[in-house]
Amino acid sequence: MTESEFLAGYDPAAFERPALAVDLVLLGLRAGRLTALLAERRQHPYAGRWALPGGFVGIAETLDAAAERVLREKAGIARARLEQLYTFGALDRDPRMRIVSVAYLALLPEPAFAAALDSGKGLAAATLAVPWAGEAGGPVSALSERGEPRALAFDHADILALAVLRLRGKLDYSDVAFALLPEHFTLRQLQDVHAAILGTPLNKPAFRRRMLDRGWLEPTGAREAGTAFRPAELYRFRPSR
Amino acid sequence: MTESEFLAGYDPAAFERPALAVDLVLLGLRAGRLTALLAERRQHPYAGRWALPGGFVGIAETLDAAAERVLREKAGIARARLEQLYTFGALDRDPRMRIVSVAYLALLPEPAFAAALDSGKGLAAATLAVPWAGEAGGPVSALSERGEPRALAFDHADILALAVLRLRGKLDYSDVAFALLPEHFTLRQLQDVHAAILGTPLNKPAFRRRMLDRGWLEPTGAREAGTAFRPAELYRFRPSR
DNA sequence: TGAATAGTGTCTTTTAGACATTATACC
DNA sequence: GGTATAATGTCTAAAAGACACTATTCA
Repeated sequence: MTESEFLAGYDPAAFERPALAVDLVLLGLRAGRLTALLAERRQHPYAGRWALPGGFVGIAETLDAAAERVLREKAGIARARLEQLYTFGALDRDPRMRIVSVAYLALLPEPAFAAALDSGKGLAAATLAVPWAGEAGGPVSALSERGEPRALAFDHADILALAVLRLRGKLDYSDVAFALLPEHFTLRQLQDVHAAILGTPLNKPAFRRRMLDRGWLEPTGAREAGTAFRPAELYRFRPSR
Repeated sequence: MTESEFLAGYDPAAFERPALAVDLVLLGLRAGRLTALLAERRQHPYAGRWALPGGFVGIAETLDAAAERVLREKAGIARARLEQLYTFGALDRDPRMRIVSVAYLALLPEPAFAAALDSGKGLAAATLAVPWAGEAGGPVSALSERGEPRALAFDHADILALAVLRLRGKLDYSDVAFALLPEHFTLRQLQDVHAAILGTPLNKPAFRRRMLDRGWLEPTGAREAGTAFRPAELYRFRPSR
């Protein structure tokens, strides 16, 4: 960057700047399916369509802090695993003005997901239909509880699709799956999370072997309660070393 | 986003906005090592340290277009494989003002890399010392031709480190390696690219098997020239279907 | 005891690493 | 023919899928 160019950008009046926002993909599991939290738009543009919760980035606020604030203000959630996803900058993504948006992925365990739904913030659950469709992933559609499609506003369908792809990509080598589970969980629950994210069934013995060999699971000694059959052992996630 | 919040952001005078920039990690191979192109800073801040080429994002310019423009203006390269990396938004990353920067990875085959070095744009090569250090990756240091460290400006060391990690992560399932090679290349060259990115030696027969089984390689029928020994077959990258 | 799921043993298939051998070009 | 690297064959080890079998809890 040359000095003259820098000065041009240094003077806030010299060049108009894009507005900067964050959008959150809030993901959880409902009935064993990957589900997002969306807000119905009441005004133009895209009135009646469904949007990701978002907000502008303050001048003295980091991107992560803006995402945490939106999580708090728009979903009533104090904390969750947040991860930056991608930055969307198409010129016409918002018809009102130029807005560049940094998308974040927020992974919610079941209680946080339910709390956000009940928070009175106007969020609704949308099950994601994510056909396997190879590594590239197919188009993602969001469905209401009754299976009706929820049409998405802005470029938010692209953001959702990318969120699912990212989740799939990180499943094998990161701890994303545990962020969707309660602190104590069974191997079956863990397998179901993997299957829901991948959109494909998994082999039980092989899955158990892989997970236990990884060294991330610590038996709690306790067992599932309230089952009508043999209760499974409960494990805890232990970050390795 | 509520309407009042939107309006607050809608009026450009209502709230100050962060400046938005792009920074490019220009990567190529020199003498079989992963190498970046950096510009020495002449002014404060960080005078004398080395920085990634970058520039502000225009109000009517997409992020990708801004990255392409910087590639053209700051490196004299008409086109290269560009890929968005991550967006950096720490409050104090530039002491002059609040700048949020979208980092891009640009992969240059050898001729483009050499052209950028000779373009008179003031770019210098910095070999990246990237110890394997497990999946998480260690600290990345940039070295001049004589092996002296090039101290980096701003948060650009973080950006470089992330670029290398991203490259490693995508090596197995994407075509990034081919972006660093000429159109026709030998399997040995391809293996050397992989080894340079991973920072670890690779098993030859296994590597050949994997690459050929992948179905991305098409024999050209031609062979290497100018060797003092048996010339290797030349292949071409063919994106599968 | 029956039902339902947890958990494991084992066989097969696939994939990767190690190492040696053969092939081919130039000198 | 010597030399250096290309290319391949083959053995072994590790990992994953398939399938069946045993174990354990509740009703």
